Amino acid sequence: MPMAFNLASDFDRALKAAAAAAGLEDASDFVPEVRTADARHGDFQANGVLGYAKARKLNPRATSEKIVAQLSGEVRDRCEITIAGPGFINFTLKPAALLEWLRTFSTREALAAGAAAAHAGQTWLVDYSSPNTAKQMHVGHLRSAVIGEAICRTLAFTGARVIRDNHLGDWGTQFGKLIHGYKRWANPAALAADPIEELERLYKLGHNATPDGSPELDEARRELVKLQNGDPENVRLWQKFTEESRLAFQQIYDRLGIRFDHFLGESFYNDKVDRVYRELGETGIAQESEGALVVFHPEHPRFKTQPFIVRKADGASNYASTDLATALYRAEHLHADGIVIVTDFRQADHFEQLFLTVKKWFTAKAYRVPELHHVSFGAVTGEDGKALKTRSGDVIRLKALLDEAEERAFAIVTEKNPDLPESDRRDIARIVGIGAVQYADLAQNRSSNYLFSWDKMLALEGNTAPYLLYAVARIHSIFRKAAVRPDDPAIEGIAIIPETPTEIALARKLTKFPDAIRLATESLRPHYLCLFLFELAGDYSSFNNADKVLVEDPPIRARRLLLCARTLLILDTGLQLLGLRTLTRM
RNA sequence: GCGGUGGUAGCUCAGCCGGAUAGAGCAACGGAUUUCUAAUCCGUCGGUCGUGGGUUCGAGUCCCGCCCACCGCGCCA
Repeated sequence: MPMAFNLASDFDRALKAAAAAAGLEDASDFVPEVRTADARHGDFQANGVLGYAKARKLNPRATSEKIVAQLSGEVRDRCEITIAGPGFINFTLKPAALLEWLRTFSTREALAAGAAAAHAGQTWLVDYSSPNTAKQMHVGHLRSAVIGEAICRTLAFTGARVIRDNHLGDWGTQFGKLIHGYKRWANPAALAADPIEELERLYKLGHNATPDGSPELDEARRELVKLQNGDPENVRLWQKFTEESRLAFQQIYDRLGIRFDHFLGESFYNDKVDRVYRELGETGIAQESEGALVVFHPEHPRFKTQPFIVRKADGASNYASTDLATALYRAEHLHADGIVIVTDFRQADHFEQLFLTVKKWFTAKAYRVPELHHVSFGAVTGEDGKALKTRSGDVIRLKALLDEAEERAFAIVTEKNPDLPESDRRDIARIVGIGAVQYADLAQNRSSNYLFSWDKMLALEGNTAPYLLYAVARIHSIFRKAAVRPDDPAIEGIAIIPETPTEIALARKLTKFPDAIRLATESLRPHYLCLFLFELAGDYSSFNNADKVLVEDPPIRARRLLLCARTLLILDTGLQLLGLRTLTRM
């Protein structure tokens, strides 16, 4: 029997089969609940017998013993199995089984093939980043971009075809104000030098010049109507705003390793909302209320009275209208089996209402209903818990944050490695600095608010990207010194089973990679992967400190090189899934 | 008022459908190394898990009440 990729699921299946073989009553209801265990109790632990036995008034220990007695020979050969406490079943992989797993999953392709079962044959669309055009991206835009990209990569790794869609905020009332400001105060020189900076300035001028109830606001609205009606001058301006914005955004995306498949912004759906109104009306899902078209959800405690406004009383579309049209387009034309939308938590109500409405609408029209997920994340706040500002009162620009990260990393590289040529030090600083920013965001559970501090974001020790990248660089260094490649088959040929405590701890950790991938993907929470990689790098560092790799004895040297090679493979793969780049020296 | 999210060590955070003695990083303190890169490793210190009840063999985790913080709730996105 071949070695399973995810050992936890493998033991889960084995226990279910053993329960049936043992003749347990309702054996099909027995859920083994295998999970990775505290290392003190072995590698994997099954808790399910306790609940099963309790419901049937059986002795849990005796039940566990009956099940374990029926476990297949392969499982018994691979593990030490013990029954502990009230009836936990503990599996501890034998060193020979560890070596077997490491030999089986020896390449990124092998790992990906093992992971691909989760989403094979499915198409997932991820809507993330989604900034407003004609404005700079600031730190508030970081989380969606970084978390969204990590989710795209983990979904792709687990077998999905992934469509990356940037749902730009490129339509709506703000463009009336921007055109108003542009036509009065545009500075051609500034526009040529730094277009987004100038457009943002003009938008602010336009906004301040058009207070509620003012004749200027009416004028801005007329500019918007002209744009919507195809006025050539305003359409040309709008196109210019969009192009300049996309060029500026791409500079940030390039630094973060992000490449979108589509930029289908709100404007794209402008002519697709009439169908939404018609179908929601004819199916009776939407109704007129106070002049607007709204959807109530009578079965929902809150949304039975809190309306989802689908069309404004003045007949214009809003966020809800275009999001409904967007959902339909993604299901109908992009054939999405799953849709993931990455925005901050303040929009949770909106998406809950949107998804309820989409499900009713698609069901009524017999459209296939995709799996819908709102991946929300907490706000970025300053030390005082309030929205983040610089001293001058402006929000911190994303570009400035990334620049600062690279500068700080450059100072450290220069201090550590003054002899490297400057261009090398710059390259290293780029990867370390940007990686630190990405990792700082990803390592935290996305639900909680994000407390921004330069020192935390740019920390270079502890649970940070540099710690992981450093482990990778040290492994490369060993292979350079040994003058072999990590994938050299000769290593595997003579490697013997791991023996020292640090070797075994490292090997055991490596076999837990599939479970980390599963957790991160199922919950759409990349921090589970970060946690695993940090622990793996820690186990590697301990091993690196305790066991010299390049010893004379060929089999010992080979087994340690094998551990180095697999640690490198999994760290590289995992960091790449998070959207980070790695280094061969630093 | 209704609802969402959160409250765990001095600080920043993990804790995976309830499971074994609650874990990291930073900070503080002590130790290892003239190395396969010390951006490292080992150790010490540090917590009535907001609070009061309840369910359970077992609760940081589930249920109910209360307190605190941030956020959302009819035409912004």
